[in-house]
Amino acid sequence: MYHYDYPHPAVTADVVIFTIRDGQLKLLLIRRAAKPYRGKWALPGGFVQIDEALEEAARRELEEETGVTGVYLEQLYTFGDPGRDPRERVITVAYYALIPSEKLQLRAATDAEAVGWFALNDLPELAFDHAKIVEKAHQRLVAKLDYSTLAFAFLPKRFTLTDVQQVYEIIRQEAIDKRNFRKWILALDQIEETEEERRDGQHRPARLYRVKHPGMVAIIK
Amino acid sequence: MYHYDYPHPAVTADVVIFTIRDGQLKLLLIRRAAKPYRGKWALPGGFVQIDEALEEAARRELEEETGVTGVYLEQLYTFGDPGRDPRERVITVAYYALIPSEKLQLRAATDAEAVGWFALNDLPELAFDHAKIVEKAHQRLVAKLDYSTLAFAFLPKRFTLTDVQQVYEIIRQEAIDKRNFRKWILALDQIEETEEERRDGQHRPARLYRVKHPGMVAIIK
DNA sequence: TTGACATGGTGTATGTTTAACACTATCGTT
DNA sequence: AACGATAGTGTTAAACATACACCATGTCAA
Repeated sequence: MYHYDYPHPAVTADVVIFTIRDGQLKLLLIRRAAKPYRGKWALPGGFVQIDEALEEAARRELEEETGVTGVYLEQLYTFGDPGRDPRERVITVAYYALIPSEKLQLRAATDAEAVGWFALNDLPELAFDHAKIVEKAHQRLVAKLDYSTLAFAFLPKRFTLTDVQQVYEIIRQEAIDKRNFRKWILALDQIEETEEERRDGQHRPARLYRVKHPGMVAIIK
Repeated sequence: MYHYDYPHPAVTADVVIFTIRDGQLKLLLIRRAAKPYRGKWALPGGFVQIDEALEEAARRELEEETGVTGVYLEQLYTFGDPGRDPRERVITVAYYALIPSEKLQLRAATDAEAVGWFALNDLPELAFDHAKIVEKAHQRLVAKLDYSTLAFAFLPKRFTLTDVQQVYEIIRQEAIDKRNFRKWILALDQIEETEEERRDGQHRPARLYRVKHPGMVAIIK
């Protein structure tokens, strides 16, 4: 039992986990087994431990649900309206993470919870104010695509220029001219050719590229 | 006395209050009268009440220290490293506010605390991790100047084009070409001429402008 | 009254960036 | 050897950004 002279809110870390799969931007949701909003889908998240940094808590949740480590994770926004959780005052520090599709192999859910990837334009009804959180994460992602090298966080170590272009097209939801895109992405000076190429299907093999500074997200022009 | 089954952190809202004064970007600090970091300067802030929204808490702190209402206020980031406050685990949701210099008339400090405006490049040593918070707020302000109409939040209802230019120059810390600036700022289509002009000093009077959508911060190109 | 001072206000020319657009290359398969 | 499929490449025009200098209009003092 812990006691305080004045009331304290609970603080949780929730994570919007994005990946690109089947040509769509998707995010991870968990079906709630417990009391409020039982049966509804919600963002992965949990209480911040009393001696745990906020980002640490977010990474812990991320790893518990996906098994992945070392991916891009950024604080998004803090949601704390009174009444957003019917049990007690809960303030949630929301994060968003970007996972390259290669790393995906959903860990077997611990508590027999249902876990699933949902396309952004086909989300189920969400628990709490999680729809608001998802919307904000999506806005941030789209905005940051324009002025940073965030997109590379969705790609494996080696990738083709077409792979990169598809990431941009899927997130922006619009077609991009191939020649202009290649000129632009190479001019950023953030990726470089490798000696390898990828051959698949009955067509000319594609040159593979790698990012020059893996793990870094640079701010561009 | 309030009881919980597991430990809860305290949550505060701190505000970085910016204004432009004497040709400098300045922010408001309070000299701590109480125990940890006594005598050091700190950001205005305080505990989020249990039934109070986060932004509400930030506005309350802002008004308590400056007396101003209705100014630009935006959530900045949440800082929650364990140990950032020696007393207990304190998570702070930081906001930043922009105040037009006209509105300034520092309210007489309630607890005989010392309150003061400091230029960003001449800050005293700060309590807690407030230097980190200030740095992040400054970065956000500089960045947002480029892609939003934030700058108008520093200006009074009526202002000259030179006034606007000075806001940009002071925040960016660089001179801007007058003709190019005027073409650019007018092309944004966010301000309009009034019939009034301002006469001061022995020179041609300047035309006064107003923002078309007061209180709105637009995202630009 | 006129000249000096101080800030307000304006346009053009050049370089840079972005946008539109279509064909050849290379591989695998039949 | 021809076909299907994706890889890869350059030029032109339009829009935008940058550099740059002088006249306008008020006040004040001689």
